[in-house]
Amino acid sequence: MPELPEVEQVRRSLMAHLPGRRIVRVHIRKPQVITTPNGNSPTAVDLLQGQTITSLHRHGKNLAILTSPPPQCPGGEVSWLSGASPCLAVHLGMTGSMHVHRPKAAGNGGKRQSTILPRHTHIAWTLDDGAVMAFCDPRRFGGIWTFDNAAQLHAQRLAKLGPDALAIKPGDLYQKLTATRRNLKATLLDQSVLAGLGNIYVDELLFSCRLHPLARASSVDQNTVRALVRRMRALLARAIASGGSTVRDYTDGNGNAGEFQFDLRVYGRSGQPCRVCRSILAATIAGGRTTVYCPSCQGRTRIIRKRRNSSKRAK
DNA sequence: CCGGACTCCTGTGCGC
DNA sequence: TGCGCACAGGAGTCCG
Repeated sequence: MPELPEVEQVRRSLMAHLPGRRIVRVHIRKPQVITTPNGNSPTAVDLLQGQTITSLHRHGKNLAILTSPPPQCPGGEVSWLSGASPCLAVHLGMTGSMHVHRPKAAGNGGKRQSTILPRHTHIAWTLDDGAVMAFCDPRRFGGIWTFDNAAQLHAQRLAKLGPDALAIKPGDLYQKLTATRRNLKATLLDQSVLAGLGNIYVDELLFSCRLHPLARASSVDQNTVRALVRRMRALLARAIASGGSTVRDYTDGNGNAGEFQFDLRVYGRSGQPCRVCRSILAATIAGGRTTVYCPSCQGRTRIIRKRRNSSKRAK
């Protein structure tokens, strides 16, 4: 399922096709996947019809598709947030994909080739070079959100997320972790704490840090959080360099699978031996998700106990 | 404040 | 070969 490394890989692969391309036609097959700020009907000028795509940004698992250049400020840094034209936020959910299809050059007798789009393609954008960008999402946990401009996209969607997992500072994360009574797994999955991690990379990160997923988030000290942030960046960077994890059906904007699934230490390996200590990896439910960990390597932290009788000591 | 149950949805893999 | 079912889970909502 697409998490930060997969979405980043999608972004990078789409960057090779989209900037500078004008959208000449929009096919909306399933309007239900589209959410507009106030109201029904697809809008945001009907999903960028006629607009020229300028850039793609990522925050956490969100991909922003921006059109037309932001106004030039002489000599200054121009924030993408100052863009004044319609834009989209894309979330791939579990099974979503954004692919660019290029129709093969007409080979059989000059017959016009139409691009065959895969099942569950909900939106398709035809570009001015003939390529087709397709949003496909069988399980429909993903979606597309439309906005009038980049500032609105930021205010209504991105600002509700925590810092991106690649950008968060240890001090910020320490503040957030120590301010909650939840366990580590649930807290790190919370996109308003930290944007970008999902079930796979939280399990991998906690294993890497030898932290128990059910340990209280507030039990970490500053050194632990510094190490956690360092390992998180390294983990995500390695995953991006491998093109992400294709656990089931994730592929990037070109339809290429990732390789990082071969490097996963715990995710999906419940019942198999730990690659470090050979203990059998355990599975539990944490943060509402299947959670795999090594009871031996990750057993050293204080764990939140379910309190069965709160009047333990009162007697 | 927190966890758990439930919702959305469909492909996959299992048992029979 | 095929049917039915449990299961996977990101994010939101509701309830206790």
